[in-house]
Amino acid sequence: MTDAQTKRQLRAAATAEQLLAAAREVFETRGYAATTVGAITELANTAHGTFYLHFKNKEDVFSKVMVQVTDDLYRHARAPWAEDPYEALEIATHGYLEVYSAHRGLWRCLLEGMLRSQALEQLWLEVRRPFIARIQHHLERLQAAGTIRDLDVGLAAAALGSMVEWTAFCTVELGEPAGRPVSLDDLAHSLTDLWFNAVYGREPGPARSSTAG
Amino acid sequence: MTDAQTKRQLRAAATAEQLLAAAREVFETRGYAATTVGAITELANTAHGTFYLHFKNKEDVFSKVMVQVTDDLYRHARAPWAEDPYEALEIATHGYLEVYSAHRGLWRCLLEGMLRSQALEQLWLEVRRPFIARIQHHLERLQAAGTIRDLDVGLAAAALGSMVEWTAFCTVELGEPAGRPVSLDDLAHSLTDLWFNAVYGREPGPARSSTAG
Amino acid sequence: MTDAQTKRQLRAAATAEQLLAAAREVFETRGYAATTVGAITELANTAHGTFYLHFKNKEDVFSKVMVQVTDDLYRHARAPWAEDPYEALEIATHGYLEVYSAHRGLWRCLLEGMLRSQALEQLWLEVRRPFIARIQHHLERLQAAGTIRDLDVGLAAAALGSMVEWTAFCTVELGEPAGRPVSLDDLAHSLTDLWFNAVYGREPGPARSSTAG
Amino acid sequence: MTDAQTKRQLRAAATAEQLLAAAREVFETRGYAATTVGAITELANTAHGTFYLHFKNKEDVFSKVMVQVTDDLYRHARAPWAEDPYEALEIATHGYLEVYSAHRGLWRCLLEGMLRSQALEQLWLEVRRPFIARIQHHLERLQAAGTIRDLDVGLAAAALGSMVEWTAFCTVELGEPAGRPVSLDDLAHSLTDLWFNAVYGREPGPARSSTAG
DNA sequence: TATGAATGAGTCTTCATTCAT
DNA sequence: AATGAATGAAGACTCATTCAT
Repeated sequence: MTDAQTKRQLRAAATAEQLLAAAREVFETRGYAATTVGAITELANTAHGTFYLHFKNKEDVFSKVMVQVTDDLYRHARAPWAEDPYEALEIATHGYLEVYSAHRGLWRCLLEGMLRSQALEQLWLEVRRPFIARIQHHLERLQAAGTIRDLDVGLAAAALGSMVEWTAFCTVELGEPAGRPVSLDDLAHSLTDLWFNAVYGREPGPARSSTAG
Repeated sequence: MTDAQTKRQLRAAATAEQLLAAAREVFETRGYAATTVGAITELANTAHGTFYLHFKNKEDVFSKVMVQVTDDLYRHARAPWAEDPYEALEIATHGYLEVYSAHRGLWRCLLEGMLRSQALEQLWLEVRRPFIARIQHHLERLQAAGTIRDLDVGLAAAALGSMVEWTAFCTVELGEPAGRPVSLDDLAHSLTDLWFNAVYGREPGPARSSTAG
Repeated sequence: MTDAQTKRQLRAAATAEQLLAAAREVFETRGYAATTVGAITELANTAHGTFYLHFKNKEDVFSKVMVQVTDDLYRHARAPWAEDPYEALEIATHGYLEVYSAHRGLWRCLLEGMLRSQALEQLWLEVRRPFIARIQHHLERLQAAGTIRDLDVGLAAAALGSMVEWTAFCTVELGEPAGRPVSLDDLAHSLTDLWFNAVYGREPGPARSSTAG
Repeated sequence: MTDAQTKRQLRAAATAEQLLAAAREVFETRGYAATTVGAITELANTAHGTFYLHFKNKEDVFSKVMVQVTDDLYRHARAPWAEDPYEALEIATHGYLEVYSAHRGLWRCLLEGMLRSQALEQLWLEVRRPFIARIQHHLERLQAAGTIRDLDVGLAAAALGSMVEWTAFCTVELGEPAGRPVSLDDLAHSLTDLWFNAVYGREPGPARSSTAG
């Protein structure tokens, strides 16, 4: 009986997995609004009603897909231990861009979904915050070590994270800059370069002077 | 007769304006998907059918609202002529953030709409491109003058524009960083600081070396 | 003043004529249901409201177009005085088919309109009846003269009229018989031939016998 | 499980049938344009959405009704094997008229629908063609046997078919000839008589001569 | 657990018609 | 007589969700 139960549970879990994978594909292809439960169950080869056995509704599957993929993203954006901090940063950025690129189609869907639902927005922010926090911690450590100039690490982390995030979106999902194919390598390089200089700046301390312009 | 025509045309234009304003408000409040033509006409105090006299459909009004507001945005993000380039940049950034803040609610809607419609996405990109192009031209001039180090101005412009854009979005629309009220001044200052250093870098010429970290 | 009135009336009549012609063209091209008052006024180069100054509604213009064109049809379907009754019949049939062909597109519209409105149906029947009646009178005369066999002239007239009418419709409007271009001459010839034999029959009196098969 | 599926499928089929029957009735009563999906589902006692579970749209049900009823029509218009060809023809004509009469109201709707939709027109023609073809084959056989005179069998078949078809329509649907109740028997008799004489003609071979009139 | 038929609320869009100018 | 902006009724269609089997 336990055996039977286990078997059942396994089969149920498999069905759920199937639905989740199907949902991901449909979301990726059609976007949030255009995705229907019918399309998901069709692709998953299950009955329409089966969906509601495993997920509360569209928002629910979506959130599960979202967590899956953002976890993937932020795991790959982790900077390795490297002698050269520049190199470490570039690797992390590259990793981020690669995952971004791999899930092309899903990010716009993620954005779309998050914009439509308070709950999804909160969920997304909760997944995103550790990513920003990690940057902030890193900056704080550098600052404590005196290697970088004085700056508002909270805002800097938000800004730098946003830079990478939105540049990735515009490049991968929108094809910007238009009329110019951009390699991930080049992009990672440019982003790292800007980030690095932004943080390390011209000199520790207020970087600007009227003679700089 | 010309007089009558003019009068009528004026009244018609007023109705269109009324509808446009109502649309803007509804979009701002409810978002793209949740906005119905009925809600717009109700707020505008017109018959349902009147809407279709002035706009082709929801996408059409939306695009008009979008152009209106993005024009506003990019006009205010224009850097003034100033002795100090840093100061000029900060003023431009501040202007951008102010307009962004003034239209709170509309940007998420803009994004949502753009993600749902190929046409709106194109429109948005077309409005955005000059903004990025302006940054690029600016960087090219600085580069030609030898005041900034060597960098891929196309990618740099895209990245810096994205940084401001997405930071603004996360701050104004999502309330990030959470639990910390951020003033527009602080944000403008931080963004300008990062931007400035990112571009001018540590020193003209190859900015990074492993000893820099 | 009388002069001014007359001028006005003339201009008004011209506008009405313009609208009527436009209506005919739009009906011909789009069919009844797909024809909108807007399309008519646009083609007539008048304001939308002007239409209702001259016609009560769509049904009203339609009935006027209908009368115009059916009058034309039945006028051309009149058999001339000819020595040879066969020849006279063929000329009439040919005339009918020619007008039918000339107004291609309008007949299907006529039918469509008539099927949608009791009033239009009645109108159409009233225009059609004299046509059938003419056939009947003709048959009665022939029968009185003893040149044709005994038959129910009322039903025969209805049937023969229907034959020509519906064959014309299927040929001109539906392109039947498919895959075979039919000349009006051939069609007129065949119809006349059938009609003629149907009426004159094998012999005056009951035409059938089991030995005929 | 197979049993359950079968049961469910049966019930579903019953629902579809119910909707189809309701559609037929509504079409018959109101005509094509005036028929709404709401009216159909109301009569069928189903939810509005259920309709779209079984039919793509109004055109779709309509085509199904059309096929049903025209099949019925042309099946009953089949001439039986009879010694006397005249008798066989009369039986077939009578069968046709009876079915026509039984579905009074539907033919005008059929016509209306067919005139509004290219697809329905094609469908109707495809159902009608075999009917005309059958007549043509019959004439060809008679011609080969030398029992009837020389005539263009293609056009003759089209014309004779049209005669019966349109006479039936005008009688059953329009009440023509007006002011005279016509029995199906009389009508069948007259049509058969005309048809028979039209085909067999005055004499095998060129039937007409100027002296015949 | 799985099925899939049934539900019905929710919107867009068209157009005939009116009426103030 | 002419204009054309405004009206508002009417209907098709989609799809998330339920529930009996």
